[in-house]
Amino acid sequence: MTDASRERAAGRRRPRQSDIARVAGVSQAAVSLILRGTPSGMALARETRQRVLDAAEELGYVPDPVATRLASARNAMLGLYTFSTTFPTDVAHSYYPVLAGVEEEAAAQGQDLILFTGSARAAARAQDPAAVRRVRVADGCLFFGRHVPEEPIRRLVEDGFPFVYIGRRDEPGVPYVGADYVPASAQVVARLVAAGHRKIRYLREHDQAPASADREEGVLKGAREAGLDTRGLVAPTDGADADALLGGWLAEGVTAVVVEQTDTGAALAGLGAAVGRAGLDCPGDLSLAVLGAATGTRGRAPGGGAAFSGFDVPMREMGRDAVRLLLELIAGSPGAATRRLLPCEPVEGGTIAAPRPPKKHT
Amino acid sequence: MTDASRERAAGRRRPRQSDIARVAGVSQAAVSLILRGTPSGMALARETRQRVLDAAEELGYVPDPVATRLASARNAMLGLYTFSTTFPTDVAHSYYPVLAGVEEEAAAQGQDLILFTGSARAAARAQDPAAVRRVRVADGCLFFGRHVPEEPIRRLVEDGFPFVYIGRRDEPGVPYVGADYVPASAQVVARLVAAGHRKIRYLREHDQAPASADREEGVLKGAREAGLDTRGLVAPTDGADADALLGGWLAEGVTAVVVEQTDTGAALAGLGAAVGRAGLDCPGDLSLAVLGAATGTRGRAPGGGAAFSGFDVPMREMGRDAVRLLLELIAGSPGAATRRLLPCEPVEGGTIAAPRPPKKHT
DNA sequence: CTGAAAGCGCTTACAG
DNA sequence: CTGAAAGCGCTTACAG
Repeated sequence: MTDASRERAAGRRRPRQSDIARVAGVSQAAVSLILRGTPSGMALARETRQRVLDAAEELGYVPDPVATRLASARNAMLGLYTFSTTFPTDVAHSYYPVLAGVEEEAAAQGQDLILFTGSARAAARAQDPAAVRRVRVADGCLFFGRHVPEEPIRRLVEDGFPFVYIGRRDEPGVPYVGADYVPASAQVVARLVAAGHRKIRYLREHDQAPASADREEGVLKGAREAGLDTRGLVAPTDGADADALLGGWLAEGVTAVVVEQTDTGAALAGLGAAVGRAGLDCPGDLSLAVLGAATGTRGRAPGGGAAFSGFDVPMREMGRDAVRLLLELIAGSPGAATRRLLPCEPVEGGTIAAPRPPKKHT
Repeated sequence: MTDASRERAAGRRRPRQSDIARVAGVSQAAVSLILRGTPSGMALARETRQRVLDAAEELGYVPDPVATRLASARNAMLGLYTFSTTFPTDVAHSYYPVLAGVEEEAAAQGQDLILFTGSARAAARAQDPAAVRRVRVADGCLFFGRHVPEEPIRRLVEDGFPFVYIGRRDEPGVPYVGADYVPASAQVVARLVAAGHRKIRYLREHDQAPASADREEGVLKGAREAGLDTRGLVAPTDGADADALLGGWLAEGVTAVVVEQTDTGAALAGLGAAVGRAGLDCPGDLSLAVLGAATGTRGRAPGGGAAFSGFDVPMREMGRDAVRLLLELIAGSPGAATRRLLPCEPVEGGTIAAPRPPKKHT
């Protein structure tokens, strides 16, 4: 029976550096040096090195990340904290592609991920600062969600803890990777105008968030650039008043509606249902465009098979890029800008057509 | 200027317990006791307590979670290690519901999650034992995936590290939460027989895994119980030879096909395409049943809107239950069995109908 | 080239 | 009822 196997058989305690040291007959500090592959560790006697490496292997040594972190402040773990519901039953939710992108890039960079759970609940109860505080076990953290408690974050900034938002933020100095909604939204309006629409409405949720503000700004920009009247263009909804809104618009001669897609999906769902109940054909009777469905999880137009026209939010790529930026921040060397906006891919879809000619001409 | 505010102004260093101790004129250990609200802390002199609490408040003290965890030897983190591709682009993949269930229960139990990334890749390269070993940073770990390297796992067992498989395992003594495929599969056959089918085929992938073995066992059991001939019943496929298989079956008078759904989905995809190319109506010309789509991510029959008949795998519930079991293991008190099989919910679907009567009767 | 020591910030027995 | 000490597992100067 070797020393090492005796160690292992002795108990369920995890092997630590001092165990390796005893087995290999060196000091614990030497073990640390050798295992970490530091210059001074590399310089140790070849034979000693090998003895330590062998002992570590035999004991099944794995460094304790908590101890490592306390002593050195690095553990190759990135946090992911979300203020939305983390795993909604609805698979089409935008969280999945983000998580996929984050996981993909983290894996590529040799980082593990700590998923901070119950974030949505924690945010609900008075923005409990302790909830956000625990992200500090990781080297850095990614934040995601439309609504973010400000105070705990401010604290993180103060302490110089590295973090990145997924999604644009207004707070100055806060690093983020977001989607470039303004030009993408303006371009959607331009497409409708190009198809012949002049009477357009933009349906958004009451809910305030940078993503919503940017989309609205883009829609207004597009409308102004096309010389459209922007009065009454923007209509906030909670989704429940869609029938009334739609009825009013049809009476006014509105031929196209642009809707924002959020994580609740309330506006789009409400409008879709209203269009269905009104017995309207889309895009025959009404053109529809959606601002920001997640790639690969696009919805379908009411009553039909057509995918919505509009643009995609590059969720997956945002996740990937956020990981890259976070690692730069952790390393202390942000290469490019620390506030980035990624372009949104236009989606052709099948819900935009030329407006029906006025009845008198028929 | 108070002592505390001087401290705060001094630098950006986070205040720690010793700072509070100095300001309040007590020992650092006393600060710990009082701040944690332990019984002995509560017993301290009222006035002393208040001084400490005030100092902590004024300094803006926030406990360092890393140090806390090092000192208390528990980190309230559960690992999740998967041997499948973690986040396939195909959202319908079975990983998502599992992760959702795990996250849900972990949050409910106040545990965070460590996602070990790049697992699929690590498994590919010679079952690198170091890859699996790093799960020990967590208090315990969940494993998921059809194919699992045995050696690293054996090591975990030896060391008494708490872990749970999501999915049934053959290795004795290994705790798992799986799906009860045998009775569910037998019942699918029974339903086909009840609908009038006598000539049935079971299409499975070549790939070996407990889940596949169990489904086949169930299908054979169901067939025997119905008095069907089991010769030629089971047909392994890689998905590419589906046309030939299907053609042969039709010539033989087969009226129903049962397919297994795996994480690759090769068998089902192959058959679906073949049915489409043959111009068959489902279930008019051929009844179809699928063994094990994940809840909420059911596929659709070829060329139609009907959901597949068969059963659902309770992925989400498996994830939840695995977390519960793991926590019991960590606490050292497994309440119920450590090897559990959860029932699969039958799915009515729309791809089973009575077989078409033989032509001569038409 | 190698080993002994101090320290990261906290918790937890254990003496007074 | 209170305080001084040891220790969690590691890293990092700093002496030999």
